Amino acid sequence: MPKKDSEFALQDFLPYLLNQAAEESSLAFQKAYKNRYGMLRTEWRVLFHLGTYGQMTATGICDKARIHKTKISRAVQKLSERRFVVRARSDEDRRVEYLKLTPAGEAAYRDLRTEAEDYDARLRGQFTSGEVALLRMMLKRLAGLDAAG
Amino acid sequence: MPKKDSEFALQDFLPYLLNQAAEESSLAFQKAYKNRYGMLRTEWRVLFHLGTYGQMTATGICDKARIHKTKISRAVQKLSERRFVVRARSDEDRRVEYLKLTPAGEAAYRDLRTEAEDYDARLRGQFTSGEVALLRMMLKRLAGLDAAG
DNA sequence: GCTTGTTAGTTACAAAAACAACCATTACCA
DNA sequence: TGGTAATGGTTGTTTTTGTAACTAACAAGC
Repeated sequence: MPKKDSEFALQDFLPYLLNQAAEESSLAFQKAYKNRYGMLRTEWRVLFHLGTYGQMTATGICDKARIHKTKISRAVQKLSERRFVVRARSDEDRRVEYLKLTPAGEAAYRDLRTEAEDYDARLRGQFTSGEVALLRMMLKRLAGLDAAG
Repeated sequence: MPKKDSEFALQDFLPYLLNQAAEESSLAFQKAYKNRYGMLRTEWRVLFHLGTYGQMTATGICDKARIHKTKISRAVQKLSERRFVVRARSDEDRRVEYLKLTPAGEAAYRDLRTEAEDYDARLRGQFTSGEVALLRMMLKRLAGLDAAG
């Protein structure tokens, strides 16, 4: 009986497939924020968190977006230099800093959000809405975003 | 009529979700090749390509794995230093170099393949086999891996 | 056969990420 | 109330990546 050597299919290995799909879609969408605003991936993520959820702290974004705090710290620095974000120390706890978008930040957010919606619609267009719903459900579970998020 | 400001759901945006799921699953699987063999992501990818497809050239891996050639070049360097991979110049075309696993490389591959199979089975276990099939189909299409691969 | 172009792969340098150590402030608790 | 731990956030250093330029070998046109 031969060793079942060739049964493993790399192109069906979920972590591999997930990465290929993620990279492809990220690279395509990246053009929007990179070319038009010179932003990095972490920067648009911070921008979008503040844009969709309103005022947050850096730690809040860390938890929600699952990004390390040093990356957030530097992204906030950049966004604040560009006057897209303002920081305000809390009075109750002087360690924490509230972040929110400036009008310029809001404008950039709205612009990029339109891009995002268009791009997402294009991706979804390849499938039925039932398939998309299932895909989202599965991705959320794989990401561990079922309950918390 | 108010601006539909809050209709965009970041947590449903496909590139974002794909990245979250990809990162989560990659990080978990990473432990296997990182802790046990001190490998980087590109290195296990090269190892797995050579393990599952047999002898290949660097360019062949680039095309199949969609990784830039500089990354492949460095990964091959590392793997060859560790005696997991041997390189052999082609006689027909002295630019090309055939890569294949050494016995030690094969052993590492088989070991990590087992890990991969177990981990993949664990991921798949959260869903029905029909759901998994659909997920794979969708991810391949999103990755642009429909025809070529 | 000699310019021009292409392909396989490497190297050098700049940008970004990971990791650890670090303040400052607040919480715990004996 | 004073010492220890935990938390929010930043900074510094090392790895890893991205980008461009490079060498070497081949291919094609003329």
